Amino acid sequence: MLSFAEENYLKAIYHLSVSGQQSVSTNALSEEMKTKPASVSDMIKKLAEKRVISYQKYQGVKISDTGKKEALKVIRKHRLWEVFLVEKLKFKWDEVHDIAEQLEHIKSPLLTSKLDEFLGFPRIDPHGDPIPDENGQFSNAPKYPLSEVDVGKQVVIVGVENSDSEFLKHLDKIHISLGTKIIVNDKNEFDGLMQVELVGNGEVHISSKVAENLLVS
Amino acid sequence: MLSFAEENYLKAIYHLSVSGQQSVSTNALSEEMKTKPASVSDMIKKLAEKRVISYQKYQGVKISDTGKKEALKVIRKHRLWEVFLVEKLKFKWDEVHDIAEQLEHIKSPLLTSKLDEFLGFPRIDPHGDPIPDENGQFSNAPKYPLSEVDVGKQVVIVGVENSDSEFLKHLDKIHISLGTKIIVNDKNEFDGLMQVELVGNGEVHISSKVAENLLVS
DNA sequence: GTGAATTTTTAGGTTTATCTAAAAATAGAT
DNA sequence: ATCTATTTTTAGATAAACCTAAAAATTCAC
Repeated sequence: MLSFAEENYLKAIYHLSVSGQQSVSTNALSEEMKTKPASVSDMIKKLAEKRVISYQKYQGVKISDTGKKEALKVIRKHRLWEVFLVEKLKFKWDEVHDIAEQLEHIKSPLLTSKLDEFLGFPRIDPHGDPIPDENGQFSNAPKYPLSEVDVGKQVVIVGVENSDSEFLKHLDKIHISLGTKIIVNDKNEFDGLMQVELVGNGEVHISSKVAENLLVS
Repeated sequence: MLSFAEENYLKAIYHLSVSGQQSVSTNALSEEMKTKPASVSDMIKKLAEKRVISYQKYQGVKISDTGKKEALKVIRKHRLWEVFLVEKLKFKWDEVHDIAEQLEHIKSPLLTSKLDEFLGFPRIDPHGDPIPDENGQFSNAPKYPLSEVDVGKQVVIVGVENSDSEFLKHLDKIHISLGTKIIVNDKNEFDGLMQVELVGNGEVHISSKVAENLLVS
């Protein structure tokens, strides 16, 4: 049985493994977890003993198959609860992350599967991220940052790279949400500032900072 | 901000205060919490520092007004989540206690009030216990153990004194649930064994052990 | 390939929540 | 009212999850 702290570390290791090297450094992990590297060293020893990661001193950690399964269980719960909060309790998409961070640690496989059923077996969460099934399987349709789309192309918003409340509220303000269709009208060479058309809903300017965190397909 | 452990102690102190003396002994608390008296001594010092109880050495503890408010917040969440689990996720009433013990510690007042609204502002939980409102107010209609009802009287089941799964499953087996109307046909002087008629649904025998834990009005 | 910079680990300390064993205070019985 | 039994508290330990400071290993630059 993993503690809350252990689950959070494992989740971070999983995310860093997927989005970067398969080997995760102590420093990267300490930054992700907002703890000191020394604390990470302590924790990874415990996680290695529990066989959810493998680890050789000074060589970073690698998540194991059982570790991946455990991480995906937590991620599944996090995303199901986010769907619940938005679809059923009418939270806005920028309000749900912190609450789901708490709910994801509730331990009851039956609760998770009944929640899944209650929600109609959703496949993506309110930020466009895929929800793993009981076996940890999920569909991973390719997504690209809007910043990489060429001028003239039409794309659909399918996700966000980060779920910070400030970022999401900004998207609301410029009328961008999941499913929004946009056409890139112009992209500035110097600073990456984009002009995009919200199909049938006017034109907006999108900074490179925002464009890098907006995922399209 | 109270920790999970502190919330659990406070809840136990509240329950013991309501159902017994206003002053709660270290031993009673250690039994309720399934910890050693020495651990209780440690904890009540912390709770007294946080002003949620008052405490004089060797004299037991008394819950304060702020303590009562905090306890009722936790109890409110526990009971709302139980309603959610039974009404929305179709759990049986004997399955929800342990899950609600986890969910009751989720910290988000907005979540609690939105859940309350989603559930239609329920006033009692699946075991017949009243749900406090945001201000800690709740209706406390008087309830008596079935064991104290006289022969010939008709009453309605409105609650259970304990929520142990085994007890609740037994009630299911003998077709007793909240709202069931019963008439006491016979009560044995020696062992308290009762014969009761489930109005329009036959007759069952109820041991004193069960009758003491069944609340009626 | 050696020395400096960086990363990682170790050593030792803190807080929270528990424990056991022993000491102190209270309560009960005659 | 005193002596015994019970209750409660204190003292000292442990495990989890963090910290700081210092030591060790690795990496990078030239």
